[in-house]
Amino acid sequence: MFWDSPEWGKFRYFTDTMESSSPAPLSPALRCRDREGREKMKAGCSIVDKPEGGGGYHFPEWAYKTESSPGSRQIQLWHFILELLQKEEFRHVIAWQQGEYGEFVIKDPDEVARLWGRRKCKPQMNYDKLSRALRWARLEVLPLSVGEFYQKHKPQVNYDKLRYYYNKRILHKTKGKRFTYKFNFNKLVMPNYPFINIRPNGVVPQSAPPVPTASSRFHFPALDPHSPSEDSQPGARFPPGSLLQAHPEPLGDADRKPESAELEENASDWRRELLAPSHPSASAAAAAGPKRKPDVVLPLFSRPGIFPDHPHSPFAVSPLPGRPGVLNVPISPALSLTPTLFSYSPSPGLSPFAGSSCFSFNPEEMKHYLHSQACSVFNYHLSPRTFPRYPLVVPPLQCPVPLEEQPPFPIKLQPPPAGRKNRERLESPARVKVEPAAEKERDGKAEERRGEEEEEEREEEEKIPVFARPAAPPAAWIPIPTHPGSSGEENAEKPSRDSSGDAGNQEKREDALMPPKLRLKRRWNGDSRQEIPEDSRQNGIWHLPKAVAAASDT
DNA sequence: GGCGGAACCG
DNA sequence: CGGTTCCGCC
Repeated sequence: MFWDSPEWGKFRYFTDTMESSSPAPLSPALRCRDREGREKMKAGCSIVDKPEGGGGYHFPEWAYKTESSPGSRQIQLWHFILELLQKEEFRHVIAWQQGEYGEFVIKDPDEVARLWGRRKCKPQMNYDKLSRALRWARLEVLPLSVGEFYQKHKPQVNYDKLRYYYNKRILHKTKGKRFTYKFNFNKLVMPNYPFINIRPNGVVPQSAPPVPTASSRFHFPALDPHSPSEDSQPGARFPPGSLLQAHPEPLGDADRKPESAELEENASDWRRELLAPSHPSASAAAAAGPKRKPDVVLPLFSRPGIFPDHPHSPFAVSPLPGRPGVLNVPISPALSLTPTLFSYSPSPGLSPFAGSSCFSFNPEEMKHYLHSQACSVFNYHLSPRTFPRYPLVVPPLQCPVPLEEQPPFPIKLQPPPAGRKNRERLESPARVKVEPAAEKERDGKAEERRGEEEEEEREEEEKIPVFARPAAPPAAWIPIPTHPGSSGEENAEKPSRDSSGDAGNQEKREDALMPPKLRLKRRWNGDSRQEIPEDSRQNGIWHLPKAVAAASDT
């Protein structure tokens, strides 16, 4: 079976026996050479040991696309893990864990590592490295420390180091269980599995793949009472159709729940992208050099209410009403945009596709999907790039809490242990490890904090107001082309002259609303516009803790 | 086994 | 950017 690209949302069975008749040869760009110089499949590296076949499995194109694998043109590990999990033949190697939604067990670490190495053309791959990558995918450090790190140690710090301090939390390690991990689906609305049939109960087979069901119903499951990592709150269910109600109001005030300042910042950052007439990354990249390819500059946005039909979208016409100036994602008044309500737990037993050989989903499902998307972007500070292709409308938001009123986050500075390089050349410039002071109070092991229970605590802590009465008209997220060959610019609305002010202001706004990563990177790249926009800071669009700001003066 | 820092890579 | 490689530590 393979995804019927570029028709997004469609796939059809493609069994092993059909492989030989595969009409779609792999792109040369997706090949690599082994040590002997022979060309071999890269993206197409078969996860099945099948030297003769030449094709192996065909992976969906999205797996190698930037917009589906944010920031990468190659498949990401968690994508790969999911793929293995959805294939019956690997059940003996890796499988969903029964009883815990999203949890899976690597039954044969060496084999999984081998498969991964095969896929990535890394013959030296082993479980140690694989697990390192898995650990990578669950980094969990407070983003605020990034700001401090940068401010205080700008000279010594480069982006490569700072990136370690960003949130990911795609995966958890299940403590106490060997080779057991758990997808943090709370943080991850499966961008490439928008039609996952998520069931509240483990009715479906254990290792059923996360692919659409024949009926293609999109279920918002009841919260899993057994999963400690899931938020559980009464009424946090999605009554059928509740999400589909047209709601004239963008968001009901009464329904808003607190979010964290961290989220606020990130949400603002992303809204910046969403609101930007042209993609800020694009301008940043253009200014700082060709760091990003054009196709990386996603998504493209336009004015509210504009939903150019996308030829490759599963929807010939946007399923969203597209009302100008109004939130286009229908939100039930009974719903809030809290993580709680948008946390849904994936079933390890996602219904297998078992029906017709062709599948397409309907607008209603898409609405659910979009809803989740929008909320995930905001609640879990995911990059909108995580949710490609579909028009996404994000509720406008303002920062109700003045910066001065936000409690500075306690941060402790601590010299890092000497790294490999440092150890080699016994010269260690003052490097500093940033670590929340609160950490100190905790048990020595940092890992303790990463447990699921702690995760939940964090979730609680994060609930600081984030959604407020919209201060500005919402922007529409214009879908990006599904087709690799087509260009996003086609659908991009020409950046109309922004009415908000002159170019300087515009620049400041860009800077203010740019995601932290981009900001930092941009500055390290020598961007001249390094001044922190004071007005933006005042607006609380982005900020550093006061303590940090003070520390940076030293 | 599991972890995280650091450097490096494509 | 998403790993990969290496490593020391627990």
